[in-house]
Amino acid sequence: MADSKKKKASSKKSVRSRDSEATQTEILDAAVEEFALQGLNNARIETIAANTGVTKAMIYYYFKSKEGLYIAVLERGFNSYMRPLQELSLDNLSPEKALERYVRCLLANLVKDPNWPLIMCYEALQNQGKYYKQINVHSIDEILIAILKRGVADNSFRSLEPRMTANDIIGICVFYFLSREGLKHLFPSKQMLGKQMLELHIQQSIELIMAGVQYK
Amino acid sequence: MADSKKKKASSKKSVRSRDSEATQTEILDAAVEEFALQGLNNARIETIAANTGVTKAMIYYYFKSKEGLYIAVLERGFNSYMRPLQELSLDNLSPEKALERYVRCLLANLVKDPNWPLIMCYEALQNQGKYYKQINVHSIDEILIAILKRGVADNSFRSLEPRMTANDIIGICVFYFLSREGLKHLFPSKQMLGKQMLELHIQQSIELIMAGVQYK
DNA sequence: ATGCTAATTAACGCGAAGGTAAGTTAAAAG
DNA sequence: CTTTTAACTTACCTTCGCGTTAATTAGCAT
Repeated sequence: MADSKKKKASSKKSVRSRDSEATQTEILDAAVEEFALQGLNNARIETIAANTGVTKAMIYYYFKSKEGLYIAVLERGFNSYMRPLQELSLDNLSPEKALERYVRCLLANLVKDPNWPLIMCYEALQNQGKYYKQINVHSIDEILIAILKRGVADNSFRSLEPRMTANDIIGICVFYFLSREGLKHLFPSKQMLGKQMLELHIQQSIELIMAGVQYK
Repeated sequence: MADSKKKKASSKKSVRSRDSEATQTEILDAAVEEFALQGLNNARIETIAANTGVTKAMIYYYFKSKEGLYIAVLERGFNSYMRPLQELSLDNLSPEKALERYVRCLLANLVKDPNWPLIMCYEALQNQGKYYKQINVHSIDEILIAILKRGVADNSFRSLEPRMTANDIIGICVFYFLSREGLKHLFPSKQMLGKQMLELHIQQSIELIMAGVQYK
């Protein structure tokens, strides 16, 4: 159904206009924005089209349907989001070090793509994660849970429930991006996605999390 | 515009059907559900109507427009949500005690009305909080920030940034409800809004937060 | 240059959802 | 028992937004 990218390995040159690959990427980029702000149902493909300079029919030409486009967005996002986390080698680190590296990597991903958590949030709420399930294996937090379990087992961490705490930790990292509009009034004249605020968020999150999992 | 509840102090008896007050409440209740799941734009007033046994036109009769209904929902929700927090008297408690009581109260509110954070989240993301601003003063977290400031000042808490940490703390409490669909696969055969899971969430949140703000 | 096919557009059909208007019923007051 | 008015219903209008179809343009191979 969504098989429109397996052709064309020929034209290496930048052809400008009439470039299938570039057009698709452009559409995907605009779609991420729109889906992140609006969610699947409320996203308007005409808005996406308008934000690309490409006509609406092109989107259907390449992605078949709104659903198809959405799934393509999920697939691309998921890959760029999960890969760095999966590629961390944390097994020979202490639980503290492993946790900190994991969280830093998670935060780096969020900073790189602040729209992803919004999409995930909508996906869970409005679609009960059905598209998410469609595209792939399982969740972001297995690795994190494993770290927490190890830390509890060897007494590096206080006695906590690993699954719930993993969710809480992700919540700390993610909630900033969900509440970024509301945060403005607490930090007037700051840019929520600007470097300064993002670094404050990272630093404060790490401190809260690292203190939170350990004994007092 | 939305002034249809200041009349009728006469009929104390239950009149069943043809009861303006009851109908409005019924509509509001269904609206909360729908807005929480779908957000303002994607909410369907026909769905709300269907979930009440009341016709669509009644909603317009009482609330004038979809927007009017939405604002009514925000107003009612905000009151039942903020009041308990504002009525806490925390000034003569230690920062630790004050923080714990605040968080417990916040969590109790969330448990009582798990839809509220979803509505707030949509409101911030999709409407940039414009309706929220319309109805009222300011945010939930002023009190919390004050507690944190006090704790830092008297060295009960580690050196943390109060505003950001306040947001993180709220994030811990709230994120559970935002991710409740996704959490199911971590806790199969549990009811995310059931007593057992909610208590686990409360307990784990408190532990994480209290440990998180203090020195190791 | 001349087809051939991929990329792109313009125009429209159609259903769904917001909103309205005009009529109907029930309850309360005299 | 009649009048009045609030509560409620039915039927409709309109717009918006998804998806389609048929026609057009541009590159590419021979």
